[in-house]
Amino acid sequence: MAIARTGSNLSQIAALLGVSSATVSNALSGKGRVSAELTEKIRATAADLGYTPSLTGRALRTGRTGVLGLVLPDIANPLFPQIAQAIEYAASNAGYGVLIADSRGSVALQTDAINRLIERDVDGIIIVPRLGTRIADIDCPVAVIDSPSTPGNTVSADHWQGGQAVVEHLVSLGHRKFLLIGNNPASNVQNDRIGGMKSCVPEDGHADVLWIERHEQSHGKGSLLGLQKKVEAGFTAFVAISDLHALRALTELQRAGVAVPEDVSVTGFDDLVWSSVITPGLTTVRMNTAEIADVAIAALVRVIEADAGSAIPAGPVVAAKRSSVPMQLVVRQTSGPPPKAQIA
Amino acid sequence: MAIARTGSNLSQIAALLGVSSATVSNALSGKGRVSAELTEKIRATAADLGYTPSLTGRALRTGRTGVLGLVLPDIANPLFPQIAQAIEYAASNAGYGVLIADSRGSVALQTDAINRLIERDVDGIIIVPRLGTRIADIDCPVAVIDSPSTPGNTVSADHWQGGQAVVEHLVSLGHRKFLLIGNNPASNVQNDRIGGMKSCVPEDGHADVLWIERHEQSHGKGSLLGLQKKVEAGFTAFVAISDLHALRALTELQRAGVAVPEDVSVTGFDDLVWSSVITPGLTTVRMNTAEIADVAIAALVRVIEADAGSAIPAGPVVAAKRSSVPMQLVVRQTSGPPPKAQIA
DNA sequence: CTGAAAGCGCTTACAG
DNA sequence: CTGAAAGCGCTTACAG
Repeated sequence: MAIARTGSNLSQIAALLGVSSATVSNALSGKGRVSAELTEKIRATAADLGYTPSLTGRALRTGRTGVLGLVLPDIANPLFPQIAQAIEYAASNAGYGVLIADSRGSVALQTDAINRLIERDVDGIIIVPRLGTRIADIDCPVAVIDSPSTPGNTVSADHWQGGQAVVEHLVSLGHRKFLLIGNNPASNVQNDRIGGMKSCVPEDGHADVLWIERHEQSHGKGSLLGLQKKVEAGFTAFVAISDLHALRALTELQRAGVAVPEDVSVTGFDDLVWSSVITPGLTTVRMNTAEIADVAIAALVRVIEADAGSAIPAGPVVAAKRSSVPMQLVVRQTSGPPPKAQIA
Repeated sequence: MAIARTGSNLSQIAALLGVSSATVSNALSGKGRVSAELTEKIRATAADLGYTPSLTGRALRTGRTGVLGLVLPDIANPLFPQIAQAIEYAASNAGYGVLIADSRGSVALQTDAINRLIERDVDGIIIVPRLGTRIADIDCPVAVIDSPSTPGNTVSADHWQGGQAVVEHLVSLGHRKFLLIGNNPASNVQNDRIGGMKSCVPEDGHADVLWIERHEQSHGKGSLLGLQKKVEAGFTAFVAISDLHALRALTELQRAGVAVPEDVSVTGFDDLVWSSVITPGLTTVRMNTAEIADVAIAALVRVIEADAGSAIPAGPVVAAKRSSVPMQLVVRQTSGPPPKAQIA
């Protein structure tokens, strides 16, 4: 009924060499309290035996598991896998495992998810919060990935600047009438993006916001956004706050016989996988997920390893200082609006 | 330097009530060796103190961590998040946590990922293997989610039957000339899907396979599949082995002025998020990820909990018997080919 | 029905 | 430079 691991443990190595397991531990951890030649010998036999330390044993002793929790609103939503991948990669490089928890739709489940992670003794938690969640007093270091306009400390992409980048580019192509497309006026991320977009609409330009209604979101076939009318009304730039909405707009316009990008431009956000594959490709904006993940993980690790020194257990700690990472424009549609539209 | 947990531990509860920690343990685990009234009292104070057991302590003692590893080829690929979500949900319901490992592109990294999980003492591993991987002797219970035509035991959707469902439906709409679109002739999943499709092409019908080349996959703008020519050649059904390829085909056709679904039909596979949002919606086929996850997790849990009885550590065990779960057709395009095409 | 003891594998003061 | 001992929190035979 021993731990079902391949290998040996410290005391086996110790017995084999006639030393104490403390010495083996010290030699392997390289804390320098063991002579060079003994260290060498110990390392060699450890390698021979294929020894890997029991992280469970270590965790019980040190109080740290080397595992972080990642709480996501909805893994199946195409926005989050990129973040999950980046977090997993950054955590893994920092020597941490990542336990996932999907909050699947409700704030209540999100709280459950966080509690389950804490019960599993994670050393820290990365949360991509659901709309409107305040991360209450969690007894564990936390890093929040959200929008810069969320109150409190967060790590995030600079969604405002991303919105600016898109509209600046469209303005430079000659566009003046913008239809901004979102679906959730309560979302900080969406508001940041739209705010940035609006801030770049020139004096002689105009922007409307189209908020897609909830019942239009879970639509069957035939639930259109009425974009053809918008084209007739002179809008030439359809600026979505996500690639998914952009895709919806693009197919609706194409289906209606509107030529993209000759007649109108369609832009998205996030550079999801299909953006580069469809015809025409989607001009979009990409967050630097690797850097966001690195910042979040680094902050978390700093707090965790600082705690190791102190006798006081970590209280509710928000690990990262506010930091926002620039987004990058990806241009795939280069034509401007047709002359007649420019006159109108 | 104690474990940084909110709460109390067994011996605190024991001390408070003047009983032994063994009794507390037995009372809480409900193994029935404690009188009803004492059990009640112990439970009450445990609840008062907000006691949650240390899973690390338990793991060290029992040799089981209550954590499963999930190895995915590429989380950012839109196929996998659905599976990840279903696995997390099923595992969570079974009382297990899920540690993720992304094998990010190479078989070597997949092996690393598996090893990292094993070093973290996971009780079992769910692998969605990279192409062509043989799951070698892993010293840990394993469930593989793949295609039914993969050798060895796997849990999977019945991709062949899914392919049949799509083509049967298209045949019933009147289609006879099918262009099947895939990108990887080495993939068991793709071959199953295409095999099923071909098996349903009627005597008077015809199917070609278009394998998208690798350099066409990572294309910039303007790399087209030449589908317009296929339309001219009389193909009316564009049957992709994934929604992503279907989307690519749909936008290329729309851009070329081909009316979908009036002139030709486009179908996909997997019912990814955009399938229901674009215009026209994509007819596709959905795997029952919940059931696949349940089967995989149940099989794994059975092996793990059986091992608990035996003194022999778990060898390489493939947990699940071969089982394949039917896929479900989702119809979003209902028109057949135009009469002229039916004549041709 | 209840308790005392051992031990999972590790690391860390402390003593030599 | 090296070792003996304690202890992280739990569960499980075993004894009473």
